Amino acid sequence: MNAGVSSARTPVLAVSTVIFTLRPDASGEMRLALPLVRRIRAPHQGKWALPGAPLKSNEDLQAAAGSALLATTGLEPRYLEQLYAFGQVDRSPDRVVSIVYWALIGSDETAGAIESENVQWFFADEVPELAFDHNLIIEYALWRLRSKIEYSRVALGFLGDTFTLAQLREVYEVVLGKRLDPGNFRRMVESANIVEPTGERLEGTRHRPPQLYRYNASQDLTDPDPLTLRTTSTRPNARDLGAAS
Amino acid sequence: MNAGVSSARTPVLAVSTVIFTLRPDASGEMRLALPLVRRIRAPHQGKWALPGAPLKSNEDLQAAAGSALLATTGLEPRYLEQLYAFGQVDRSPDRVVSIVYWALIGSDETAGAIESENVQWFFADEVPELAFDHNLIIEYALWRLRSKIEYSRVALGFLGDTFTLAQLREVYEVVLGKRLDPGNFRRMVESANIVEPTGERLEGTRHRPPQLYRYNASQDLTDPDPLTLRTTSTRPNARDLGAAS
DNA sequence: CACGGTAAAAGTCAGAATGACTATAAGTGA
DNA sequence: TCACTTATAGTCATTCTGACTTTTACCGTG
Repeated sequence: MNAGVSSARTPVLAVSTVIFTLRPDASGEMRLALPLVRRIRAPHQGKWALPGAPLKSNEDLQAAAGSALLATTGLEPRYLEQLYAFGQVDRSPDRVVSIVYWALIGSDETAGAIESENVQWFFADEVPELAFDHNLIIEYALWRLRSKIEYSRVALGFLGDTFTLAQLREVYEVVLGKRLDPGNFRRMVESANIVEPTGERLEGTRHRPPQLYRYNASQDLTDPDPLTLRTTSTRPNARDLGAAS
Repeated sequence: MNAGVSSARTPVLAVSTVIFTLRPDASGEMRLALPLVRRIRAPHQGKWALPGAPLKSNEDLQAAAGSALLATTGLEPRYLEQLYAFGQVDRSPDRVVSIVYWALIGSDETAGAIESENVQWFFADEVPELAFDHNLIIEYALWRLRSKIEYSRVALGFLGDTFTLAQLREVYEVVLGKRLDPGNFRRMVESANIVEPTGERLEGTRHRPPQLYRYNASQDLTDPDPLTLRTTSTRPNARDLGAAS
């Protein structure tokens, strides 16, 4: 059961990516959106699906997800995190195990994105019926995003290098689907120490100019991918794995 | 790049499981422990490794993890959760992507476990140098266990059907590595409503007999595997996926 | 150049949750 | 009956949270 078996009988590996951004709808409201690509071959030919590709044997999982995403959508997020490995036997006519990543990207970073008849943005609550189990995957990615935004700094993935607290708050509001008190939000953000003021202010507003903030890289409390465990301060004992010591 | 390619060039899929239990050390202290199996073939022949097996094409991932675990260790946990998919190109001489599950099991449920020269229990903080990247995997599983025990009811995975609050507290103490105040712990557990008294008391203690508790199945607030999303009440909109509606 | 509108930023306050601690109850073995 | 042990209940000060008010600083308009 090891060598020379036809690859048809052995499970095939693919990688896909769910990548969210914030974009305004017709009425100007910001909403969660993600790109989908149309399948150009069977199975599920013509249906929309997540961007992805089969895994090549010389590529790391995350690199494969990133380059498949770039090739099909033109998007290049700074941050890509593993979501889940989907491997139900019946999720595809052939046996395909999909390792799915998820990412966030700022609205302005979607400028160079490919958009065509076969690559389009959909609002997260208006996703059509997709190929395979991709609707389920998106549901799960949304759940992860919503639960993770509360205890980590993923929200910054939607923003550029500098931003105002109002912009950061809007991200939370859109993701969580509820309004937040500006004062309490400020207090929370400041005590969590996840951002720091740049000293600059945003000009050209019709009112008092807000302070600009940037990501505070000094300590990162996000739960890490296991592959980055070795560099994270959250884990006290890096022990034998890799590095010196 | 699709049909008839030798399976040697295409990534191979395997499943492994990290399964923790609590067992007393020489001095009687409870400590986290997990079973490892000795590799009987190259690569890394003779080294200890996580129990696992190659994925068969007609098996779901979780079922594969469960049956590999049962076959090599004799253990059958009630609960098995996906941990992470490890797929670095250089983690093995051949290209192997491992989908790793993790589980907990009660001390008394480890009775029927296989133990031999090639299958043994190790304390979590005394794991030797393992094959492949399995040390890293265990580190990560430990991190997950510790962070998850605080906001979910995974602790119950270490216990039997009924238990006292002192036993439940001990699980927390061992996993978190610190002592907890009995009164405050009781208050926390009771307000969280995760367990309910059976009405029975544990007899034969040398002191006041403690109330026995059981798991309160009425509401489950654990974050779900995506595959169980459809049945979970945490997600409001089950939408199209599966089921009636 | 005062004025009204707007959002930033700071401050207030009551109730909930948390950690440290004390007191009492109910068993056992001696 | 007593000494001992742990279950269980209760207290109290501190911190955290959500709802709300006040003040500040800019804009555009008349």
